[in-house]
Amino acid sequence: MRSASEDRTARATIRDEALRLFAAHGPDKVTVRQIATAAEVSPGLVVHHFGSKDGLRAECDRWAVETFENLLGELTREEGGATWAPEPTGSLHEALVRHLPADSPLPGYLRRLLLSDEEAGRLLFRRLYEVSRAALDDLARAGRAEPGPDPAVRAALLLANDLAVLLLREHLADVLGVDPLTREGMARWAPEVLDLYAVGLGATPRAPEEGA
Amino acid sequence: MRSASEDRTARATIRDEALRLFAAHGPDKVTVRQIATAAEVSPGLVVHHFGSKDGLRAECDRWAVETFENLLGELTREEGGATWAPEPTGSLHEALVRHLPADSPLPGYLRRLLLSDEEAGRLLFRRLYEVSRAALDDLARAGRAEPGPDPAVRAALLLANDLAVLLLREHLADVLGVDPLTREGMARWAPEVLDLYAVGLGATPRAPEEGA
DNA sequence: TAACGTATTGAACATGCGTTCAGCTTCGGA
DNA sequence: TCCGAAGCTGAACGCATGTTCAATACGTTA
Repeated sequence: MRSASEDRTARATIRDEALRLFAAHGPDKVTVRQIATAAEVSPGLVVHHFGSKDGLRAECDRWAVETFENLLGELTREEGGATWAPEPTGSLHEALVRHLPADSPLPGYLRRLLLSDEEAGRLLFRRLYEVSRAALDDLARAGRAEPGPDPAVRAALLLANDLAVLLLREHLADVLGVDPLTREGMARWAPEVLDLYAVGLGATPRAPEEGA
Repeated sequence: MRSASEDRTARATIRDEALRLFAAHGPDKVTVRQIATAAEVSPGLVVHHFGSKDGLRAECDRWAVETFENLLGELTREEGGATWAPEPTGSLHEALVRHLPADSPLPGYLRRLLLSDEEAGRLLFRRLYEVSRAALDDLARAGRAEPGPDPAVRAALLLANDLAVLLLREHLADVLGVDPLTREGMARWAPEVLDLYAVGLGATPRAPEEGA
């Protein structure tokens, strides 16, 4: 028996491949046999390790949420004592780009979770909303933003705007010619968000001096 | 044989029910038998009228895109000669709320189209992006907005922000307690967007005088 | 070494799916 | 009035899927 610390057991391989396939195509479109083939095992072994396809999906959900929470924790620690501000200092999608390898299945999996009608997706969104509200509060206390007359909606708006990049990633990459969830794409996306959040649409303070 | 103008043929009923079910649960989760039951016909009739389930889905796609294009045309006509400005004067989701009955399956269907990896979804997004770019150009010409150093990204950003409401509708309704795709929800959402686009996050010019 | 539990396989099974088809009904036009 | 096409049904078919299961290989433990 391979020890649990050595993370290349067949079980771990199955989960990783499932994660990748689920994120890319959605659990409904992916068959147990596809996962088994990708992990180079038999279909029977998949269900032996995870009870059922749904059990495997639940395990992937768990992994995704846990990994994401760890990332959130890292960010909070980076920022010092205060709660981490995802908006607009560091957006969520910026955090994903910076702390994850380029081929990580996590963004895609979180996207799928948010779009599914699973309970886990609802919980994830509520969690993100709480973070967004807390961040807006912090920003307001620091005098860097106004909470506005309706802080609940403002926090939701900021969150939705941020998540839009994650949800529309492929479409945006399509029309812009660059994937916004890469360093290169973020270099074009982030300044525009900063401008918008700083002064709205009316004026642009930063002169376009340096190209690329 | 009932005439084609009388739009309550079994064929039309099937398409309407399919539209509703597809929008709500996605075509993969909906079976031909469910559609047949909802339309009070036999499963055989569904495939008799549309060739196959996929043919029915394609017909729904066609209907949705066509209906949406008509709506876009209406809006352009409303605004006078110039191209319609979906941002920020009238957002897309605002247009949907105003011109569609509350129980219309169109918003949900468009959402599903945008999130599917069908070609129709990509075409729809490209179309929306073109509209967004044209609108930003118009706004810039009218001196009501700056195109910024990177107009392509700015237009994409505005579009993504707008679509976020459509994509996250249920989550937002969940945390805010009000569906943003209703008149009531829009009454809370729209002012916040206006503020953001007018002056950014820094200050709020409009005093919160009147309640409700 | 013997016993045992775990990892693993490949074939088989049950089910739900989209689809087919033969036959019945309905109804407009010759 | 009769015919033929279209609307429509219910049962059946074929297939892919998730799942089960008996059997085998292997490493650990007594």
